[in-house]
Amino acid sequence: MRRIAEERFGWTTLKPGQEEAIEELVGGRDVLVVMPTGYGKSAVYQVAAHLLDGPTVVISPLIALQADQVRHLDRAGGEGTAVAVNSAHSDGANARAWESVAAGDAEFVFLAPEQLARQEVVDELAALDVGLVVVDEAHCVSSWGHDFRPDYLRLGAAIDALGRPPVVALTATGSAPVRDEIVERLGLRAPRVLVGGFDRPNIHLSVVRHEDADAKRRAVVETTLDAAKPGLVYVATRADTERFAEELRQSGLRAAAYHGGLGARARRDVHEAFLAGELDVVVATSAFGMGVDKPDVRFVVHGDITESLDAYVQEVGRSGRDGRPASATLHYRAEDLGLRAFFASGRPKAERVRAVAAALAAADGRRTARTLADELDLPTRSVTMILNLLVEADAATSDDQGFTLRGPVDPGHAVDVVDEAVDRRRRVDESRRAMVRRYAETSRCRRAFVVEYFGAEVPEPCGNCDTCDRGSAFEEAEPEVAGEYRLDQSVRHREWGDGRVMSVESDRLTVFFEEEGYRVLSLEAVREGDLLTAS
DNA sequence: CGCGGGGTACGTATGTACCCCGCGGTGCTATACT
Repeated sequence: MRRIAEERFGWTTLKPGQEEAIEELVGGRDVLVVMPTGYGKSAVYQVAAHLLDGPTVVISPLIALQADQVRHLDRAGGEGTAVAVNSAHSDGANARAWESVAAGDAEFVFLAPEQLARQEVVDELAALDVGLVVVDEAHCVSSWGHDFRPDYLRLGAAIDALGRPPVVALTATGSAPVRDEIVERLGLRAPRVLVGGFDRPNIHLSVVRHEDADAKRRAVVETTLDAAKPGLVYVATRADTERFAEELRQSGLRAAAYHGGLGARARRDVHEAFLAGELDVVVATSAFGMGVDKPDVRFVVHGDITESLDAYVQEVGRSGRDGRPASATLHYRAEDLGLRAFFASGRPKAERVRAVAAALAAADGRRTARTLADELDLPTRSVTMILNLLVEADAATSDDQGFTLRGPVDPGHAVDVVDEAVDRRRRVDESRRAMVRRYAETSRCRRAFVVEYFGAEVPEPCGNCDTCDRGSAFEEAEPEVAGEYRLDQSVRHREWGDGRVMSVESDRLTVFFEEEGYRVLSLEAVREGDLLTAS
């Protein structure tokens, strides 16, 4: 392992966690690696691939990123070590890529999850005797699977079709509920979970609260002008990226806007200019992120709050990768959570649910979302969402051929179970917003709050965040244990079922319940009502 | 859920208050056209 790391990649040492992960994979065990970008998650699969027979399949969400990874592997291992198969390449180029993998010339094949929905691709892979499956940015399984990029939900079945070689899931957002969903969706078998690297002491965390929207806008501009460059400004809407970028340009900064609505060419130009040091600031929506591996980002300013603390930590973590001081400032208004609520508020219309359930019941075999959408003349996106909710409610099953009902399902009943599934997911989404809201509003040490959220511990107060600067973090020393409850403990609530303790304060507990999401419980009420039992 | 734009009522100055409506994030792939 060490020889391959040094000879092929030039790494003389492996970091804590990397070595264990490689050993487990080579021993045939599934692994979930939860580490920030830049810590070296890729090294794990790159070294393990050379120790396992058969090619390595890397599932990665962004085609633009795949090209970078292929280039990197080719530099280390020689031209043709890695190939990518996707719609950006010609049929001929894709065919040659498959041939070179089959011939054993290429060790790595990069695919977007959508590729694994194609039967030809699964057939190609099944014939190859794949030695290792890598799911990069695995949190997308949880956050993008349900309707946005539904093929993420089918990765587990696709891995089954390959005969279940060892699987390594890589992610940088690892709160306990997200980890659990990754393990479940990918069907990981008793995986070794390796968490590390979330404590980023060089990033100074702060939150500025606002009541007035205009005052917040001005403050975002001022914070950005004052900060050491280069840096990132994250806002919630595309229009705001353009407005802020323009305003910053007029103040003399080299600033560019970035969002998903720009053309591929414009996006690449901004990305490359930022990496090359030709821009002081990129003002972006959440579209700008994966693949932004620039060591000297000095600040991240948020003009709007994110949908979750996971997303916030991910975006903030793009600063200070060189270990030198960096700053993260969140400009927070409680009202901004309304937009996040809107983004999470989709609910399929009852008549559509009825139509999909009826069509599925009448079908002679499996139906794909696309065929059903055509038959019923409904948007594919809406049909996909309904089908995934039926699966989530155990009323239907899906595989790479499509969807079938589990048994006779009355369309009226289908509406009810879909409604319940939506309610469940909404409670979880809502609780994720509540958690990032608590981060914004806490008077405790912010770094301790974040690190605890990821299931680790840090001696608090940290001395490098706004609450420490102000002193409020010192006022109440928060215990790691409250009575009989401790961090990360599994518990069971009378009404809300199984959950896990996410944070412990002197008078309250925050628990993540599988069915309800995050709940803050008064310790006194828990004791008096005997609400929680250890499980 | 909250914001901003456009229209209207009020009732007589050329503004102010209010209501209604539309809008808002993340990417892949196949296909048609230049």
